[in-house]
Amino acid sequence: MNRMRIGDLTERAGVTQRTVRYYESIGLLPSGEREGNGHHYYTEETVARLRKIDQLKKVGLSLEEIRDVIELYFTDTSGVLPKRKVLGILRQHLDDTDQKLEALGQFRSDLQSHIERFEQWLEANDSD
Amino acid sequence: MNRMRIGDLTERAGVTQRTVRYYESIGLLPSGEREGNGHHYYTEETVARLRKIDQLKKVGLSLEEIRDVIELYFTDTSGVLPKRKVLGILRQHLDDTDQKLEALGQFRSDLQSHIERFEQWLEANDSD
DNA sequence: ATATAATATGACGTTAACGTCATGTTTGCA
DNA sequence: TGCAAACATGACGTTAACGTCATATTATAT
Repeated sequence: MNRMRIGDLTERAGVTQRTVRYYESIGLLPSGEREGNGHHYYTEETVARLRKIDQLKKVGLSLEEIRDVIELYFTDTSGVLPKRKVLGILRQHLDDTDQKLEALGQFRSDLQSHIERFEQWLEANDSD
Repeated sequence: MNRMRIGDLTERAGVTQRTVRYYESIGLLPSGEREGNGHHYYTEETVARLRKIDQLKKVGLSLEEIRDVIELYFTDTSGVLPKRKVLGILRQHLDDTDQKLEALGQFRSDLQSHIERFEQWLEANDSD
């Protein structure tokens, strides 16, 4: 299905219409083509874009940060982008990501040991 | 320095007074003991607690989620806590954490390949 | 040709996590 | 003792990322 309206788009992408319009309003999503009437039309790529945005949100990026990198996934970057600047941004993101990964790893191991402690306690005391 | 007022506390923990009072107001931080005057007094543990909260925020937890687990770091959990319930919460957090770790890992490798692509482009075209 | 459903646009509301005054009391130092 | 610096409390403001009407126009099924 290529060339859909906002109803199908949101259903397939798992977001609300409000979200789509909000993303368009902040320039995160290109606002779909409009026919003579006022309606917007979207494509498969829009669906993919919304899904990618969702993934990046789960990674902890803000919509503004996502705007920094989203184009990399959907445009032919061999084109016009100011390479050095983008490269700088990417390296910054890589740094941030490594920080987060470390913190998350630490948290995970903390969780693990807490869990084990509780499990052992419960094992030792079968009296609930 | 054990037994300080909010000024020293915030300086050592790297947060604002507003933050401390906000955390107290939502029950994330035990509000320091008060003398006859109205002033609150804090200890080294409060500093540690604030730092731990900051770490957990970086991991992407909300203050509410942090409230779920913060006690594990600072109280003798051999005590009164409803073990099975806490264990459930912890396991949920562990699951969430693993999800995040995977997403972050994916993002990191995406970043890597994008970066490499840009680097190679810049290498090939020394004409900026 | 209508009634119902889908879409567009605008405006106001909401939650989290604080920021920023304003005002009044307490403390610490000359 | 006087006075600036520190603290307490209350209230209103702010940003991100949408939610929730309200209203008007367009599309679609009968």
